[in-house]
Amino acid sequence: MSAATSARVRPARVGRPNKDSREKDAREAILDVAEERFSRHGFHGVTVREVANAAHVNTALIHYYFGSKKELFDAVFMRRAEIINAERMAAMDAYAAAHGDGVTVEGAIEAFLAPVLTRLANGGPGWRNYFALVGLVNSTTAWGGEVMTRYFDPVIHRLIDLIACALPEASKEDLYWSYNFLSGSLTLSLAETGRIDRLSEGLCHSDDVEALRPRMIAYAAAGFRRVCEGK
Amino acid sequence: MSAATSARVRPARVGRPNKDSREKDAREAILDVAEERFSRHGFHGVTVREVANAAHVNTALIHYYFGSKKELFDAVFMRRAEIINAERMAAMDAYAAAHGDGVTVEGAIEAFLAPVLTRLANGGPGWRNYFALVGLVNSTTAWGGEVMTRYFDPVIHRLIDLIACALPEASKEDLYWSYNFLSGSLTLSLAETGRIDRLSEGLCHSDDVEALRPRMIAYAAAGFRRVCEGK
DNA sequence: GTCTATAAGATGATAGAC
DNA sequence: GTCTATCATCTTATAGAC
Repeated sequence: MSAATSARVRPARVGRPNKDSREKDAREAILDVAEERFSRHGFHGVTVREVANAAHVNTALIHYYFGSKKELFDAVFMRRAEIINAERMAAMDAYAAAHGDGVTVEGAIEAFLAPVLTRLANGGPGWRNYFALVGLVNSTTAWGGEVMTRYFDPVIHRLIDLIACALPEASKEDLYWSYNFLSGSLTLSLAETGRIDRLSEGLCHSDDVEALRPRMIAYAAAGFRRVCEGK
Repeated sequence: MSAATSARVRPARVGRPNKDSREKDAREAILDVAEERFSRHGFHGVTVREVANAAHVNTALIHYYFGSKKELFDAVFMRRAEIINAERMAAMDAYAAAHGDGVTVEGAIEAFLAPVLTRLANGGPGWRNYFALVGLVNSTTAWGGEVMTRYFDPVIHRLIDLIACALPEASKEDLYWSYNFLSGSLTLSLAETGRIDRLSEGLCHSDDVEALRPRMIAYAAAGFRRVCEGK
């Protein structure tokens, strides 16, 4: 009887139909909200309460799932890092396999950027928020350098190795400095601060990935060549 | 009489000799400490108490001088913005006056960067902290774009106008996007996150301005040319 | 799993003495 | 100007009911 009653409360699917999905929903909802807030205000600009309210759960649930606020932040940062870096690694491997000895600076950079720009354009607000967070973390002196190193170094070394094939004369120093310039350009673009919108008085838009993509590749490739070839 | 008295109050060094200098010292000490802390942890990562303790004053004194925490932050940000932007404007004016119709992309960018890189190299820790703060603010989505616009737009428009002289065929869009890439490269370099040190395993150093300067100018100029000339 | 209730301490800001 | 003392609020985190 009580079973029949409780079955009538949530009928659509019988048994324990949405138990798992509800669990996942709560966890994911917390991550989504935290991602959005952290990307705009940084780690210290967000409170656990604020995340809990926006995700329609209690603060205790956040600690139940993630332990501490810091661990929540790490979970946010890691969730998409693993996905995007696997995609970038695969894109560069595929490019290298297809071109072998004929790799170009432009081709290597395009393979490195393509998964990011695609997710930025078509991945929805979650991915946009995530990339804004990466941009903010990358510029944070206190712990940004360490966090970025932990999650992003392997994919960057793959890019540098690829470009070194295209520019065999290049010194290690020139390659690292050039990458640092590319990294700055990329993460500022990902941060989507609305800076270029205001500066250009509405002519350009931070979120216009189709305008960004070809210019970013051209700019970075020309920069790499000039610095590394010295011409 | 009271005039004579008050005249004698701050003569060479008698009377209350260090009254003025002590006043100024306290205010400047607060600004210096706040600058260092804000640049590393962001606005929300710093407490008024923390600044007060490190500056060896009480929290009440900070509110006495600056009003609120937000106004303290604004005072930190503005203090050096006015100095550095006047220097950059003067450097670009001088370059334009000296070269007239013969301005180059490299020359314009060098004039734009020179005062910043000089202060970064020789201005002491205060200037280094300040530039790290600018780098962090520039990547902050919530209020970074607005703050940067308020303080830095005029000097940037001067640079873009100069480069437009060197590249008369360039479209406005290409110029703005290229500047955005330059801005990202610059502010990440200014942030001195130690990122490149770790990435290069000690080969390159975030604070090596002599290594940074020629590479940054070459990279940015080549990028501008490629994007704006389409070749 | 999800909640209520609450501990234990930090925070921005002010009043008022000197 | 600079301090001490303090307020009202907010913070992260936990205990324990359901």
